[in-house]
Amino acid sequence: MPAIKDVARRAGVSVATVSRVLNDHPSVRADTRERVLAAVADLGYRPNAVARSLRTDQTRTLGLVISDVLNPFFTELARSVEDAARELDYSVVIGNADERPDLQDHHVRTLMDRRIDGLLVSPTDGGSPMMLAAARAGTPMVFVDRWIEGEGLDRVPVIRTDGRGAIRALVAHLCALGHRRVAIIAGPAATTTGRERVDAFRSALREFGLELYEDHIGQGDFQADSGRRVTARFLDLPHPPDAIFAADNLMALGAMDEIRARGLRVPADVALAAFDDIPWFVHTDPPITAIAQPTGALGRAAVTALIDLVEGRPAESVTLSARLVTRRSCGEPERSKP
Amino acid sequence: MPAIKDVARRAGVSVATVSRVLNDHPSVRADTRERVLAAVADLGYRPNAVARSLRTDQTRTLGLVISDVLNPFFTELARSVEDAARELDYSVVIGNADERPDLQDHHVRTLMDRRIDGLLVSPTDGGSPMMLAAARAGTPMVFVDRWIEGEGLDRVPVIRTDGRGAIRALVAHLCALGHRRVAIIAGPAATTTGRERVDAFRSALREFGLELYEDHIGQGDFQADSGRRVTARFLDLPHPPDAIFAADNLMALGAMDEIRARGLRVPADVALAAFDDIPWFVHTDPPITAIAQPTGALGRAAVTALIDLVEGRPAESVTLSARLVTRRSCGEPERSKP
DNA sequence: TCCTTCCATGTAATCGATTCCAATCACATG
DNA sequence: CATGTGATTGGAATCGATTACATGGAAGGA
Repeated sequence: MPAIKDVARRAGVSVATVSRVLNDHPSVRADTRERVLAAVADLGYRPNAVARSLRTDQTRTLGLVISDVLNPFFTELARSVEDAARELDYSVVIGNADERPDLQDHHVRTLMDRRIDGLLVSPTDGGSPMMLAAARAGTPMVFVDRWIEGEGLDRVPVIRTDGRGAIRALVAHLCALGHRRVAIIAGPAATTTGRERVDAFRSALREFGLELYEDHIGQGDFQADSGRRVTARFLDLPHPPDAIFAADNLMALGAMDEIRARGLRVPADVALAAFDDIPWFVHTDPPITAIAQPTGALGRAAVTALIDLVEGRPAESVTLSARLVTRRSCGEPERSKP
Repeated sequence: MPAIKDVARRAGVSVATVSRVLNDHPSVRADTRERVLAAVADLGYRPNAVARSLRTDQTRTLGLVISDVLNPFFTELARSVEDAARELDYSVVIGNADERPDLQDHHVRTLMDRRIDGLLVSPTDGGSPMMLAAARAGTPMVFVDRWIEGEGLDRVPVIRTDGRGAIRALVAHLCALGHRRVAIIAGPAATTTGRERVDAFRSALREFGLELYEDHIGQGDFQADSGRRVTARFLDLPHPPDAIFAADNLMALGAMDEIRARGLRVPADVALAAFDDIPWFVHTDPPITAIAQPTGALGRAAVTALIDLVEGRPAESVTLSARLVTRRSCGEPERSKP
């Protein structure tokens, strides 16, 4: 693989001149530029990004640590982040934490070792040591979707979706359809989205004169298996719930598995709704009512904020809103239309 | 961020000694090692991977260029690749080509610029110039799932799934259920999996005395929209097919969208089957019969082969087999069980 | 014609590691 | 006591770029 000095030799100039041509420095004579460019083309030379990064102390790379790649919400987020970053000539390196704090720490460490310019995180747990260290050390950092609190973290912008409005709409929908004993499969209490969704659900229920009983709050971990387990516990209760709200789409999948395994029907026996909409929800049996996040906008806003930080501009937190997409998993749709 | 010389200064040794401690070189006195390690801990020092890579000419990073992150098959593949690589202390950088040759080229270029140690590709089109150049330049490279032919590419191992057996089983299944006018939504002809699935389907049909008519072969591009379009064309035919086989799961999703939009029913009006099984297929209406690939094994085998190449060992191609998972989208299941 | 100024280019330091080679020292051997 | 051996350690080159500073020559003004 040719290096800059090979190009220099072939073009009969010094490496400095080659470097200037490569970086569009103005003071290079036109014919010299031509000669260098010709040499570059002849050799198929490409600048070594590793060497360049060492010298300039920037990698034009962003790290994205997400909780679970298999969750379509995060895949979509990753995709929009990559698209937005590419527009601005940045690359993205994804680390999949698989909802495991140790893996999250591993990825943050690896990314920091690689000297990425900025870090986009959707934190899994309360306080990964590496992440705190990175934030304190002044690494440009932005939280997406979820965030954590802690000292040194108050200056980290949070790009997220507020689900309260949509959750309230969902509760209204459930009430209108006659559901009274509603339950929630919550995310880990260590995550903000985990807690927030339970809180919003509880407040909305109260507003409608309903209560969220302790044994109708199941602890999940945002993965399918936990949805199955929690649903099993709900259905074994002396008075099982007549509606279940899963705090993410994978737990909803698990819930469906369990409901189906018991020969029960959605929504006749138990209604089901999920946070995070995905294309497949249109085609499940029945189509699942879900709360949709503006994933593309979320990813774009996150990249904008992070790159602002990286390039020394101030960045602010952004909160977008989710919206309810009504389908048939909570009961027949309102008879508003014929 | 402290550098090796800061550690050296604090420990009262030279950078050479620090480097030796960091790389477990045997000839360092125990107490010196302790002092260095203490300094490392005090400063929270982490070696700069960029500098190390420049010097050693290896990044311990693998590139993975996939056709479409939003396709659950590839997400799962990416995940298993990352897991396998991490076991062996390698990182993975994913490039999403989105089924676009230009993006594929962009990612291969970026990864090569970053001097990754090896490249794992599931090629989108026939012959990306950067990819050919990389292969010819001797970059360790392995194809997963799909592959391309071309000079310089014959030494590149291919880790893939052979779908012929499973496709034959699918055709048998369709025949047994009385379907005669079967159609296929094919992948791009430029991809091997695109062509192979059509060929295997055609041969299997012939074996069962059926024919695959030209207008029952729809050109898709492995994305949902094309599934919709092709299905629309099928259903507009004077004699529409009574069974549709989608060459991947996203096109199956598109097909379902279109079928449902027309108020038709699966499988009563038209049967549906897909290549690539995903968790959601259990819960669609009806559950979709699909051909499942051993994704985890595929990813692991690919990483093993690539790292063998990277570390100078020979590597061989691997072919695994897919299997048919019968559900209800082609008709009622065989009455083998009560 | 001589000096100033500017343009184009080269020289060399630098980024943070790794590693070859040389130097030092303690100790053992003859 | 002189010399050889092996264990530790340091000095300095190196990887491939970028960039401050120096240099040489041409052009312009007095």
